[in-house]
Amino acid sequence: MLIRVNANKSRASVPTKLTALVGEDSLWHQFKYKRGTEVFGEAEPAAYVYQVSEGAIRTYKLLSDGRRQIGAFHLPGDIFGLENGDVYRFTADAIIETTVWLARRESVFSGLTEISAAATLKVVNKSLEHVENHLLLLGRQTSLEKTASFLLEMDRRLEQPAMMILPMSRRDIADYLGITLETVSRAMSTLRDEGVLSFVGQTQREIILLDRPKLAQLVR
Amino acid sequence: MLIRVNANKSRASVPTKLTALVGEDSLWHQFKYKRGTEVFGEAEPAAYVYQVSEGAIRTYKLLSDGRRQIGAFHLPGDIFGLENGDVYRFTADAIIETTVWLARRESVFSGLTEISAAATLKVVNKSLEHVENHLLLLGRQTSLEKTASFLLEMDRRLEQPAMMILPMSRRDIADYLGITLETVSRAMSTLRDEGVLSFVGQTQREIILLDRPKLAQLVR
DNA sequence: CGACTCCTTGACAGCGTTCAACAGTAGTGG
DNA sequence: CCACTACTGTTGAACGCTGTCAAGGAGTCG
Repeated sequence: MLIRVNANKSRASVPTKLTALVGEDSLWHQFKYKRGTEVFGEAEPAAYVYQVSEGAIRTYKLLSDGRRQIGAFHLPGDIFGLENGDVYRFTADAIIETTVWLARRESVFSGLTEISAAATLKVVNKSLEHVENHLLLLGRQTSLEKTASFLLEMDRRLEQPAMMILPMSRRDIADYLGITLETVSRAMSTLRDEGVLSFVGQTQREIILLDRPKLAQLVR
Repeated sequence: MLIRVNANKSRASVPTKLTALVGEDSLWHQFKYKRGTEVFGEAEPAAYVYQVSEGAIRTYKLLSDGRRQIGAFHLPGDIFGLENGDVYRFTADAIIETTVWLARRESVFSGLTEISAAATLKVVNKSLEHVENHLLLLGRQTSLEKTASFLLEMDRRLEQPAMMILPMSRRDIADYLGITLETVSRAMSTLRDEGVLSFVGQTQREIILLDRPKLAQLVR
Protein backbone atom coordinates (compact mmCIF):
# COMPACT_ATOMS: atom_id res chain seq x y z
CA MET A 1 0.00 0.00 0.00
CA LEU A 2 1.24 3.43 -0.96
CA ILE A 3 1.14 6.04 1.73
CA ARG A 4 1.57 9.65 0.74
CA VAL A 5 3.03 11.72 3.54
CA ASN A 6 2.79 15.51 3.11
CA ALA A 7 3.00 15.79 -0.65
CA ASN A 8 4.13 18.99 -2.44
CA LYS A 9 7.74 17.98 -2.33
CA SER A 10 7.73 17.87 -6.13
CA ARG A 11 7.14 21.61 -6.38
CA ALA A 12 10.42 22.23 -4.71
CA SER A 13 12.48 22.12 -7.87
CA VAL A 14 11.13 25.18 -9.72
CA PRO A 15 9.74 28.48 -8.41
CA THR A 16 6.69 28.22 -10.63
CA LYS A 17 4.51 31.08 -9.52
CA LEU A 18 7.29 33.46 -8.68
CA THR A 19 8.60 33.16 -12.20
CA ALA A 20 5.18 34.05 -13.56
CA LEU A 21 5.27 37.20 -11.48
CA VAL A 22 8.72 38.53 -12.12
CA GLY A 23 9.36 37.06 -15.55
CA GLU A 24 11.45 34.12 -16.63
CA ASP A 25 14.66 36.06 -16.90
CA SER A 26 14.51 37.93 -13.61
CA LEU A 27 17.07 37.32 -10.93
CA TRP A 28 16.03 35.23 -8.00
CA HIS A 29 17.98 33.64 -5.21
CA GLN A 30 17.59 30.90 -2.68
CA PHE A 31 17.99 31.35 1.03
CA LYS A 32 17.73 29.14 4.05
CA TYR A 33 16.36 30.26 7.43
CA LYS A 34 16.91 28.42 10.67
CA ARG A 35 13.95 27.53 12.85
CA GLY A 36 12.56 30.62 14.57
CA THR A 37 14.52 33.23 12.59
CA GLU A 38 12.89 36.28 11.09
CA VAL A 39 12.50 36.67 7.34
CA PHE A 40 11.24 40.25 7.52
CA GLY A 41 9.60 42.48 10.10
CA GLU A 42 6.39 44.48 10.06
CA ALA A 43 6.87 48.05 8.77
CA GLU A 44 10.23 47.24 7.19
CA PRO A 45 10.72 48.33 3.56
CA ALA A 46 9.29 45.64 1.32
CA ALA A 47 12.38 44.78 -0.69
CA TYR A 48 11.72 41.19 -1.72
CA VAL A 49 8.97 38.80 -2.70
CA TYR A 50 9.24 35.21 -1.46
CA GLN A 51 8.13 31.73 -2.35
CA VAL A 52 8.49 28.83 0.05
CA SER A 53 10.57 25.95 -1.26
CA GLU A 54 10.79 23.72 1.80
CA GLY A 55 9.56 24.28 5.33
CA ALA A 56 6.93 26.60 6.76
CA ILE A 57 6.56 30.34 7.39
CA ARG A 58 4.21 32.18 9.71
CA THR A 59 3.16 35.79 9.14
CA TYR A 60 1.74 37.75 12.06
CA LYS A 61 0.99 41.04 13.73
CA LEU A 62 1.75 41.90 17.35
CA LEU A 63 0.08 44.11 19.92
CA SER A 64 2.35 46.11 22.19
CA ASP A 65 1.78 43.74 25.10
CA GLY A 66 2.83 40.71 23.10
CA ARG A 67 -0.52 39.36 21.97
CA ARG A 68 -0.02 37.85 18.54
CA GLN A 69 -2.33 37.18 15.63
CA ILE A 70 -0.99 34.89 12.94
CA GLY A 71 -2.52 35.80 9.61
CA ALA A 72 -1.36 32.81 7.60
CA PHE A 73 0.91 29.81 7.41
CA HIS A 74 2.90 29.54 4.19
CA LEU A 75 3.79 26.07 2.95
CA PRO A 76 5.93 24.90 0.02
CA GLY A 77 4.76 26.58 -3.18
CA ASP A 78 3.14 29.55 -1.41
CA ILE A 79 4.11 33.12 -2.23
CA PHE A 80 4.34 35.64 0.60
CA GLY A 81 5.61 39.16 1.18
CA LEU A 82 3.96 40.52 -1.96
CA GLU A 83 3.01 44.02 -0.85
CA ASN A 84 1.62 46.79 -2.95
CA GLY A 85 2.60 49.36 -0.36
CA ASP A 86 6.27 49.96 0.26
CA VAL A 87 6.50 48.29 3.68
CA TYR A 88 5.63 44.82 4.95
CA ARG A 89 2.41 44.71 6.93
CA PHE A 90 3.29 41.50 8.76
CA THR A 91 6.32 40.01 10.42
CA ALA A 92 7.37 36.75 8.82
CA ASP A 93 9.54 34.08 10.34
CA ALA A 94 10.47 30.47 9.85
CA ILE A 95 8.54 27.93 11.92
CA ILE A 96 11.06 25.21 11.10
CA GLU A 97 14.19 25.25 8.96
CA THR A 98 12.91 26.74 5.73
CA THR A 99 14.25 27.34 2.24
CA VAL A 100 12.78 30.14 0.13
CA TRP A 101 13.26 31.70 -3.26
CA LEU A 102 13.28 35.47 -3.32
CA ALA A 103 13.18 38.11 -6.02
CA ARG A 104 13.47 41.86 -5.75
CA ARG A 105 10.11 43.51 -5.42
CA GLU A 106 10.80 46.04 -8.18
CA SER A 107 11.01 43.25 -10.71
CA VAL A 108 7.31 42.67 -10.04
CA PHE A 109 6.01 46.21 -9.95
CA SER A 110 8.33 48.10 -12.27
CA GLY A 111 7.28 46.43 -15.48
CA LEU A 112 3.60 45.90 -14.88
CA THR A 113 2.61 44.34 -18.16
CA GLU A 114 -0.92 43.19 -18.78
CA ILE A 115 0.14 39.62 -18.10
CA SER A 116 2.15 40.17 -14.93
CA ALA A 117 -0.56 42.48 -13.61
CA ALA A 118 -3.09 39.70 -13.96
CA ALA A 119 -0.70 37.27 -12.26
CA THR A 120 -0.09 39.72 -9.42
CA LEU A 121 -3.80 40.34 -8.98
CA LYS A 122 -4.36 36.62 -8.83
CA VAL A 123 -1.83 36.16 -6.01
CA VAL A 124 -3.10 39.16 -4.06
CA ASN A 125 -6.66 38.02 -4.58
CA LYS A 126 -5.94 34.58 -3.23
CA SER A 127 -4.57 35.97 0.01
CA LEU A 128 -7.54 38.34 0.17
CA GLU A 129 -9.94 35.43 -0.11
CA HIS A 130 -8.09 33.52 2.59
CA VAL A 131 -8.08 36.38 5.02
CA GLU A 132 -11.77 37.12 4.38
CA ASN A 133 -12.69 33.57 5.28
CA HIS A 134 -10.50 33.88 8.34
CA LEU A 135 -12.55 36.86 9.51
CA LEU A 136 -15.65 34.67 9.80
CA LEU A 137 -13.68 32.05 11.67
CA LEU A 138 -12.16 34.50 14.16
CA GLY A 139 -15.31 36.46 14.76
CA ARG A 140 -18.06 33.89 14.74
CA GLN A 141 -16.83 30.35 15.34
CA THR A 142 -16.37 28.40 18.58
CA SER A 143 -13.02 26.96 19.60
CA LEU A 144 -14.00 23.48 18.42
CA GLU A 145 -15.16 24.81 15.06
CA LYS A 146 -11.97 26.81 14.72
CA THR A 147 -9.82 23.79 15.42
CA ALA A 148 -11.81 21.67 12.96
CA SER A 149 -11.45 24.40 10.33
CA PHE A 150 -7.73 24.54 10.90
CA LEU A 151 -7.34 20.79 10.48
CA LEU A 152 -9.41 20.78 7.31
CA GLU A 153 -7.40 23.66 5.88
CA MET A 154 -4.11 21.91 6.56
CA ASP A 155 -5.50 18.64 5.24
CA ARG A 156 -6.56 20.34 2.02
CA ARG A 157 -3.33 22.25 1.53
CA LEU A 158 -1.17 19.21 2.19
CA GLU A 159 -3.33 17.43 -0.38
CA GLN A 160 -5.00 15.07 2.07
CA PRO A 161 -2.02 12.94 3.06
CA ALA A 162 -2.57 9.67 4.91
CA MET A 163 -0.69 11.21 7.77
CA MET A 164 -0.50 14.94 8.39
CA ILE A 165 2.68 16.33 9.92
CA LEU A 166 2.09 19.74 11.42
CA PRO A 167 5.14 21.98 11.39
CA MET A 168 3.67 24.45 13.89
CA SER A 169 3.22 24.29 17.66
CA ARG A 170 -0.03 24.45 19.62
CA ARG A 171 0.81 28.06 20.41
CA ASP A 172 1.12 28.88 16.71
CA ILE A 173 -2.23 27.21 16.02
CA ALA A 174 -3.77 29.09 18.93
CA ASP A 175 -2.48 32.44 17.69
CA TYR A 176 -3.81 31.59 14.24
CA LEU A 177 -7.27 30.76 15.61
CA GLY A 178 -7.49 33.54 18.17
CA ILE A 179 -7.65 31.25 21.20
CA THR A 180 -5.15 29.93 23.76
CA LEU A 181 -2.90 26.94 23.34
CA GLU A 182 -4.68 25.14 26.16
CA THR A 183 -7.99 25.49 24.35
CA VAL A 184 -6.43 24.11 21.16
CA SER A 185 -5.08 21.18 23.13
CA ARG A 186 -8.48 20.49 24.67
CA ALA A 187 -10.20 20.70 21.28
CA MET A 188 -7.70 18.26 19.80
CA SER A 189 -8.28 15.86 22.68
CA THR A 190 -12.05 16.13 22.19
CA LEU A 191 -11.71 15.33 18.49
CA ARG A 192 -9.48 12.39 19.35
CA ASP A 193 -11.97 11.11 21.94
CA GLU A 194 -14.78 11.39 19.39
CA GLY A 195 -12.86 9.31 16.90
CA VAL A 196 -12.36 12.10 14.39
CA LEU A 197 -8.59 11.88 14.47
CA SER A 198 -5.76 9.96 16.06
CA PHE A 199 -2.19 10.83 16.95
CA VAL A 200 0.73 8.83 15.62
CA GLY A 201 3.38 8.07 18.18
CA GLN A 202 3.82 10.42 21.11
CA THR A 203 4.66 13.60 19.25
CA GLN A 204 1.08 15.02 18.90
CA ARG A 205 2.02 16.69 15.62
CA GLU A 206 1.52 13.65 13.45
CA ILE A 207 -2.18 13.29 12.88
CA ILE A 208 -4.40 10.90 10.97
CA LEU A 209 -7.85 12.17 10.08
CA LEU A 210 -10.23 9.28 10.59
CA ASP A 211 -13.50 11.04 9.78
CA ARG A 212 -13.27 13.99 7.42
CA PRO A 213 -17.07 14.24 6.89
CA LYS A 214 -17.61 14.58 10.64
CA LEU A 215 -14.89 17.22 10.76
CA ALA A 216 -16.52 19.14 7.91
CA GLN A 217 -19.86 18.90 9.65
CA LEU A 218 -18.43 20.61 12.72
CA VAL A 219 -17.51 23.65 10.65
CA ARG A 220 -20.85 24.51 9.13
CA MET B 1 -18.39 78.44 15.25
CA LEU B 2 -18.31 76.07 12.33
CA ILE B 3 -19.37 72.54 13.03
CA ARG B 4 -18.63 69.94 10.41
CA VAL B 5 -21.05 67.04 10.59
CA ASN B 6 -20.01 63.92 8.67
CA ALA B 7 -18.05 65.43 5.83
CA ASN B 8 -17.48 63.65 2.52
CA LYS B 9 -20.65 65.04 1.07
CA SER B 10 -18.54 66.86 -1.51
CA ARG B 11 -17.36 63.61 -3.06
CA ALA B 12 -20.90 62.80 -4.00
CA SER B 13 -20.81 64.65 -7.28
CA VAL B 14 -18.18 62.65 -9.20
CA PRO B 15 -17.28 58.95 -9.03
CA THR B 16 -13.61 59.74 -8.72
CA LYS B 17 -12.00 56.41 -8.08
CA LEU B 18 -14.39 54.35 -10.16
CA THR B 19 -13.56 56.46 -13.16
CA ALA B 20 -9.87 55.77 -12.64
CA LEU B 21 -10.62 52.08 -12.71
CA VAL B 22 -12.91 51.74 -15.67
CA GLY B 23 -11.75 54.70 -17.70
CA GLU B 24 -13.29 58.11 -18.25
CA ASP B 25 -15.46 57.04 -21.13
CA SER B 26 -16.88 53.85 -19.62
CA LEU B 27 -20.55 53.52 -18.95
CA TRP B 28 -21.64 53.82 -15.40
CA HIS B 29 -25.02 54.22 -13.81
CA GLN B 30 -26.54 55.37 -10.57
CA PHE B 31 -28.86 53.31 -8.46
CA LYS B 32 -30.66 53.83 -5.20
CA TYR B 33 -31.26 51.10 -2.61
CA LYS B 34 -33.79 51.28 0.19
CA ARG B 35 -32.75 50.62 3.74
CA GLY B 36 -32.08 46.90 4.28
CA THR B 37 -32.19 45.84 0.63
CA GLU B 38 -29.57 43.60 -0.91
CA VAL B 39 -27.10 44.93 -3.47
CA PHE B 40 -25.63 41.54 -4.30
CA GLY B 41 -25.40 38.13 -2.64
CA GLU B 42 -22.45 35.92 -1.78
CA ALA B 43 -21.59 33.47 -4.57
CA GLU B 44 -23.56 35.41 -7.18
CA PRO B 45 -21.78 36.21 -10.47
CA ALA B 46 -19.75 39.38 -9.97
CA ALA B 47 -21.28 41.52 -12.69
CA TYR B 48 -20.73 45.03 -11.36
CA VAL B 49 -18.30 47.16 -9.42
CA TYR B 50 -19.74 49.77 -7.08
CA GLN B 51 -18.88 53.05 -5.45
CA VAL B 52 -20.96 54.55 -2.66
CA SER B 53 -22.34 57.97 -3.40
CA GLU B 54 -24.57 58.56 -0.38
CA GLY B 55 -25.46 56.25 2.50
CA ALA B 56 -23.75 53.15 3.86
CA ILE B 57 -23.25 49.54 2.77
CA ARG B 58 -22.35 46.52 4.86
CA THR B 59 -20.63 43.45 3.38
CA TYR B 60 -20.80 40.17 5.29
CA LYS B 61 -20.64 36.40 5.33
CA LEU B 62 -23.13 34.10 7.04
CA LEU B 63 -22.85 30.72 8.71
CA SER B 64 -25.66 28.24 8.09
CA ASP B 65 -27.20 28.91 11.51
CA GLY B 66 -27.40 32.64 10.96
CA ARG B 67 -24.24 33.82 12.66
CA ARG B 68 -22.97 36.81 10.71
CA GLN B 69 -19.56 38.40 10.29
CA ILE B 70 -19.50 41.84 8.73
CA GLY B 71 -16.24 42.37 6.86
CA ALA B 72 -16.52 46.07 6.20
CA PHE B 73 -18.71 49.14 6.19
CA HIS B 74 -18.60 51.15 2.99
CA LEU B 75 -19.14 54.88 3.23
CA PRO B 76 -19.43 57.58 0.56
CA GLY B 77 -16.44 57.41 -1.77
CA ASP B 78 -15.66 53.76 -1.03
CA ILE B 79 -15.46 51.15 -3.77
CA PHE B 80 -16.85 47.68 -3.12
CA GLY B 81 -17.67 44.53 -5.04
CA LEU B 82 -14.36 44.56 -6.91
CA GLU B 83 -13.69 40.84 -7.22
CA ASN B 84 -10.95 39.17 -9.18
CA GLY B 85 -12.80 35.87 -9.12
CA ASP B 86 -16.06 35.62 -11.02
CA VAL B 87 -18.40 35.54 -8.01
CA TYR B 88 -18.93 37.85 -5.06
CA ARG B 89 -17.43 36.54 -1.84
CA PHE B 90 -19.67 38.64 0.41
CA THR B 91 -23.26 39.65 0.57
CA ALA B 92 -23.74 43.40 0.37
CA ASP B 93 -26.76 45.36 1.44
CA ALA B 94 -27.78 48.89 2.24
CA ILE B 95 -27.76 49.86 5.90
CA ILE B 96 -29.74 53.00 5.20
CA GLU B 97 -31.09 54.44 1.97
CA THR B 98 -28.02 54.43 -0.24
CA THR B 99 -27.10 55.71 -3.67
CA VAL B 100 -24.29 54.01 -5.61
CA TRP B 101 -22.55 54.30 -8.93
CA LEU B 102 -21.97 51.03 -10.71
CA ALA B 103 -20.00 49.94 -13.76
CA ARG B 104 -19.81 46.59 -15.47
CA ARG B 105 -17.00 44.48 -14.10
CA GLU B 106 -15.62 43.67 -17.55
CA SER B 107 -14.83 47.31 -18.13
CA VAL B 108 -12.25 46.96 -15.35
CA PHE B 109 -10.69 43.63 -16.17
CA SER B 110 -11.01 43.40 -19.94
CA GLY B 111 -8.68 46.23 -20.83
CA LEU B 112 -6.08 45.88 -18.11
CA THR B 113 -3.68 48.60 -19.10
CA GLU B 114 -0.63 49.36 -17.02
CA ILE B 115 -2.41 52.32 -15.47
CA SER B 116 -5.71 50.67 -14.67
CA ALA B 117 -3.90 47.59 -13.35
CA ALA B 118 -2.04 49.80 -10.87
CA ALA B 119 -5.31 51.48 -9.91
CA THR B 120 -7.03 48.14 -9.43
CA LEU B 121 -4.16 46.79 -7.36
CA LYS B 122 -4.35 49.88 -5.22
CA VAL B 123 -8.03 49.37 -4.47
CA VAL B 124 -7.63 45.64 -3.80
CA ASN B 125 -4.61 46.33 -1.65
CA LYS B 126 -6.49 48.83 0.46
CA SER B 127 -9.19 46.31 1.30
CA LEU B 128 -6.50 43.73 1.98
CA GLU B 129 -4.83 46.04 4.46
CA HIS B 130 -8.14 46.76 6.17
CA VAL B 131 -9.07 43.11 6.52
CA GLU B 132 -5.58 42.21 7.77
CA ASN B 133 -5.87 44.75 10.55
CA HIS B 134 -9.31 43.41 11.32
CA LEU B 135 -7.83 39.95 11.90
CA LEU B 136 -5.81 41.25 14.81
CA LEU B 137 -8.86 42.99 16.23
CA LEU B 138 -11.12 39.94 15.97
CA GLY B 139 -8.56 37.46 17.23
CA ARG B 140 -6.72 39.31 19.93
CA GLN B 141 -8.60 42.30 21.30
CA THR B 142 -11.08 42.58 24.16
CA SER B 143 -14.59 43.89 23.66
CA LEU B 144 -13.66 47.32 25.01
CA GLU B 145 -10.62 47.51 22.72
CA LYS B 146 -12.74 46.42 19.78
CA THR B 147 -15.33 49.08 20.46
CA ALA B 148 -12.68 51.75 20.87
CA SER B 149 -11.07 50.63 17.59
CA PHE B 150 -14.40 50.82 15.84
CA LEU B 151 -15.06 54.34 17.06
CA LEU B 152 -11.59 55.49 16.03
CA GLU B 153 -12.00 53.95 12.60
CA MET B 154 -15.33 55.67 12.04
CA ASP B 155 -13.95 58.93 13.41
CA ARG B 156 -11.03 58.75 10.99
CA ARG B 157 -13.11 57.80 7.98
CA LEU B 158 -15.70 60.48 8.64
CA GLU B 159 -12.76 62.91 8.88
CA GLN B 160 -13.13 63.57 12.58
CA PRO B 161 -16.42 65.42 12.59
CA ALA B 162 -17.50 67.34 15.67
CA MET B 163 -20.39 64.98 15.90
CA MET B 164 -20.34 61.46 14.52
CA ILE B 165 -23.59 60.03 13.15
CA LEU B 166 -23.42 56.26 12.94
CA PRO B 167 -25.59 54.79 10.18
CA MET B 168 -25.41 51.26 11.58
CA SER B 169 -27.18 49.61 14.51
CA ARG B 170 -25.60 48.07 17.61
CA ARG B 171 -26.17 44.67 16.04
CA ASP B 172 -24.24 45.68 12.93
CA ILE B 173 -21.38 46.96 15.07
CA ALA B 174 -21.46 43.73 17.08
CA ASP B 175 -21.31 41.58 13.96
CA TYR B 176 -18.44 43.70 12.71
CA LEU B 177 -16.50 43.28 15.96
CA GLY B 178 -17.31 39.63 16.58
CA ILE B 179 -19.23 40.23 19.81
CA THR B 180 -22.90 40.60 20.80
CA LEU B 181 -24.95 43.75 20.63
CA GLU B 182 -25.33 43.75 24.41
CA THR B 183 -21.57 43.76 24.83
CA VAL B 184 -21.26 46.67 22.39
CA SER B 185 -23.89 48.53 24.36
CA ARG B 186 -22.08 47.90 27.64
CA ALA B 187 -18.76 49.02 26.15
CA MET B 188 -20.33 52.22 24.85
CA SER B 189 -21.83 52.90 28.27
CA THR B 190 -18.45 52.30 29.90
CA LEU B 191 -16.78 54.75 27.53
CA ARG B 192 -19.51 57.28 28.24
CA ASP B 193 -19.12 56.81 32.00
CA GLU B 194 -15.36 57.29 31.69
CA GLY B 195 -15.84 60.57 29.87
CA VAL B 196 -14.42 59.37 26.56
CA LEU B 197 -17.60 60.11 24.62
CA SER B 198 -21.08 61.48 25.03
CA PHE B 199 -24.35 60.86 23.26
CA VAL B 200 -26.31 63.66 21.65
CA GLY B 201 -30.02 63.53 22.32
CA GLN B 202 -31.64 60.19 23.00
CA THR B 203 -30.82 58.41 19.76
CA GLN B 204 -27.48 56.80 20.86
CA ARG B 205 -26.17 57.00 17.30
CA GLU B 206 -25.01 60.56 17.48
CA ILE B 207 -21.72 60.58 19.31
CA ILE B 208 -19.21 63.20 20.32
CA LEU B 209 -15.70 61.98 21.04
CA LEU B 210 -14.47 63.90 24.06
CA ASP B 211 -11.09 62.24 24.52
CA ARG B 212 -9.51 60.78 21.38
CA PRO B 213 -6.09 60.22 23.03
CA LYS B 214 -7.69 58.13 25.77
CA LEU B 215 -9.58 56.17 23.12
CA ALA B 216 -6.38 55.57 21.17
CA GLN B 217 -4.66 54.45 24.34
CA LEU B 218 -7.28 51.77 24.87
CA VAL B 219 -6.44 50.20 21.53
CA ARG B 220 -2.72 49.67 21.94
C1' DC C 1 -52.15 55.44 18.37
C1' DG C 2 -50.35 50.85 18.20
C1' DA C 3 -46.85 47.79 16.64
C1' DC C 4 -42.32 47.40 15.76
C1' DT C 5 -37.41 48.22 16.15
C1' DC C 6 -33.55 49.71 18.72
C1' DC C 7 -30.93 50.25 22.80
C1' DT C 8 -29.85 49.78 27.65
C1' DT C 9 -29.43 47.35 31.83
C1' DG C 10 -29.63 43.47 35.14
C1' DA C 11 -29.04 38.59 36.50
C1' DC C 12 -27.03 34.50 35.59
C1' DA C 13 -24.63 30.86 32.94
C1' DG C 14 -20.92 29.08 30.37
C1' DC C 15 -17.08 29.00 27.29
C1' DG C 16 -12.56 30.02 27.14
C1' DT C 17 -8.70 31.97 29.90
C1' DT C 18 -5.54 31.79 33.57
C1' DC C 19 -2.69 29.43 36.71
C1' DA C 20 -0.53 25.31 37.88
C1' DA C 21 1.41 20.65 37.84
C1' DC C 22 3.33 17.06 35.31
C1' DA C 23 4.93 14.06 31.60
C1' DG C 24 7.21 13.44 27.40
C1' DT C 25 10.21 15.34 23.68
C1' DA C 26 13.83 17.64 21.63
C1' DG C 27 17.75 20.37 21.63
C1' DT C 28 22.46 21.23 23.67
C1' DG C 29 26.87 20.46 25.31
C1' DG C 30 30.16 17.68 27.54
C1' DC D 1 26.24 8.86 23.51
C1' DC D 2 24.37 10.45 27.54
C1' DA D 3 22.90 13.82 30.85
C1' DC D 4 20.95 18.11 31.43
C1' DT D 5 17.83 21.58 30.35
C1' DA D 6 14.34 23.89 27.83
C1' DC D 7 10.49 23.26 25.27
C1' DT D 8 6.06 21.32 24.16
C1' DG D 9 1.69 19.41 25.14
C1' DT D 10 -1.95 17.64 28.24
C1' DT D 11 -4.98 18.02 31.94
C1' DG D 12 -7.22 19.89 36.14
C1' DA D 13 -9.25 23.67 38.89
C1' DA D 14 -10.91 28.17 39.47
C1' DC D 15 -11.90 32.56 37.62
C1' DG D 16 -13.91 36.03 34.66
C1' DC D 17 -15.23 38.05 30.39
C1' DT D 18 -18.70 37.71 27.27
C1' DG D 19 -23.01 35.46 25.94
C1' DT D 20 -27.77 34.47 26.98
C1' DC D 21 -32.17 35.56 28.62
C1' DA D 22 -35.28 38.91 30.12
C1' DA D 23 -37.48 43.36 31.09
C1' DG D 24 -38.34 47.96 30.10
C1' DG D 25 -37.89 52.54 27.93
C1' DA D 26 -37.44 55.42 23.91
C1' DG D 27 -37.84 56.27 19.08
C1' DT D 28 -40.02 55.34 14.49
C1' DC D 29 -43.40 54.58 11.11
C1' DG D 30 -47.57 53.46 8.96
